Order: sequence, then C-alpha cells, then structure tokens
Amino acid sequence: MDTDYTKSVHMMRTLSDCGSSAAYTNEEVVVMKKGPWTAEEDSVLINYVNVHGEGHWNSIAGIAGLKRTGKSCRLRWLNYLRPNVRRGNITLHEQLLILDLHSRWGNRWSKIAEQLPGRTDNEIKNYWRTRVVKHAKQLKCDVNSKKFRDTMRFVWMPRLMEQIQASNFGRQGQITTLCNNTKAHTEPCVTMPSMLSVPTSSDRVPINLMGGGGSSWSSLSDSFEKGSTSTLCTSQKREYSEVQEVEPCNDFGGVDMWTDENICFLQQLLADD
DNA sequence: AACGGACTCAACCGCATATTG
DNA sequence: CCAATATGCGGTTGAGTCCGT
Repeated sequence: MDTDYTKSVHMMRTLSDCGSSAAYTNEEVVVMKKGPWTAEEDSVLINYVNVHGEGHWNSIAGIAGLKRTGKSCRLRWLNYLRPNVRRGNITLHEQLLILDLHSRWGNRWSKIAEQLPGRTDNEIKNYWRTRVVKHAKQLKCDVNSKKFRDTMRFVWMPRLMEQIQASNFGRQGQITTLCNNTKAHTEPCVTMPSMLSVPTSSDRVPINLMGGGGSSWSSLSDSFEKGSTSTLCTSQKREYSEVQEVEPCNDFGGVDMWTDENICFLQQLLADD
C-alpha cells in the first residue's frame, strides 16, 4: 500500500530493462515505487533471490512484479534482507577495526565492510559520519587531518583495546596481554608501527590510557612522527586480531567509548599540541 | 502533554567501472 | 572498438525517533 510519503518515479521501460522474460511491452510506462520497503515487497524480493540467486536486479520488476528499480532491490537485499546481516550497535572491537582500517584505506567503505562480517558498507559509513566525524567536529579537528588520525591511532585505538581487554577480563577473569613483550610492564603500552620493522626495546612506548597526567599530545608526537603516515605493520594487525580472539561474544556491543570523559581527554590531548 | 532540535539510519542519487553484445 | 546496460560505490537526504525543555 502506498503511503502519503511514498514517492514514485515514472520510467519508460524498454525490453532490455526487463530481460528476455519481460512482462512489460516496449515503452510501457511503469510507476516505480520509492521510499521505505513494505514486508510484502521484502517477501517478494527474498523469494526472487531464493529462486534466481543474486544479480539480475533489473529483471526483478519484470519477473516478480516488484515495482522497484534494480538498484533499489540490490541495496535492500545487501543492506537488510541478505542472510547473516548483523544489526544493532557497533561493538568496541568493530569500532577498533573501523578506525584501524579507515586509517589505512580512507573512505573505502565496502572494502572496510569486507573485514567486518555481517556489517554493510552503509552501516559503517553511517557509524563514521554520525560518531567519528561528529566528535571530530566537537573537538574542532578535521577528521582527515594528520593530528586527528594520529590521535586515533596512537591514543584512541589503544584505549579501545584497553577497554576491550577490561571487558574480557571482567567477564572471563583472565588476562590476555596485548603487549606480547616478555618483560613485565607496569603500564599499558602501544606498539609504534613505524618502529616495528626494527624491533628494539624502544618499540613500546608507555601511554597513560586512563587519561591521567603525564601523557600528552606533545610528548607523544615526536614518537609518532616517523610512523604516523605508515601503514599498520603485521604485528600490530596481529594484536588487533588477538583482541578479536579474546572477544568470544559481543555482549558489550552497546558500550560507547565516546563518553564525555573520553572526549574531554581527547580535547586536552589535542589542545596540548 | 506539546514542541522543537538533535540524532540515526534506510534509502536515494550521481558517478565510475565492469560487462555484454 | 564502441555503445548500451548492469553493477558497485561513496555522498547525501529526509523520515522517524529520541530527548531535553
């Protein structure tokens, strides 16, 4: 049933639009529906894909009688109806991955989505725009600036890892160290990407992840300088994968790292620069 | 309870690229 | 090789919801 807000678009159909088994005659005018999908339309699309498989989206209108463009059908299937689509809050681990991958690939949403099973490019894009970009603005910082990227990479991501670790520790009662150095370390640490190709004792720089005194942008920036534009090294990727391994379930997916306290911490850090 | 601004996210749009005839 | 068509991608929009006043 069309609602008041449902818009429609008139399209001149051609045989090629409908495929070989087109139900429409040449130049027949078809009103293509726009706007939110109904359960009935979803059902038609699901049945179509079950029978014909994915693809041939432009044939759906002709074959299944669904008055939607091929693009609309494809999007609806990929972002909503496809099996194994994960819905709900982005978990801490997913946030960590998004930050990591975005720092390497930029706005390559589909590529990033490939690394987050069940998440769609649309969802990740929305997360980035509604959370990360929003908070960057709040911090009066360009989300694409080196300063912001470095802060994310060398402060925010370790902080996320810390939070994930704490969550796992609280739930499982076991410690999984993300810093796999053999020496006992009294402080949280983060691996400096640029230096990992030449592992030394200076590879790991202590960072106060809890936002207390002592850690500031200025004191970290020199250490970051050399590696800030390099891609994450294998060992750091391994560390993030370890985070995944110690997170057997995502039952703390609703945890939001963008708390007032954390944002205040970032503000201080960026202001120190 | 009513209002309005902020926020979220599903869906659309335009463009780029791939495929097909 | 070229044109037409299909598909994919990233940016943007706007309806619905939330939340503070």
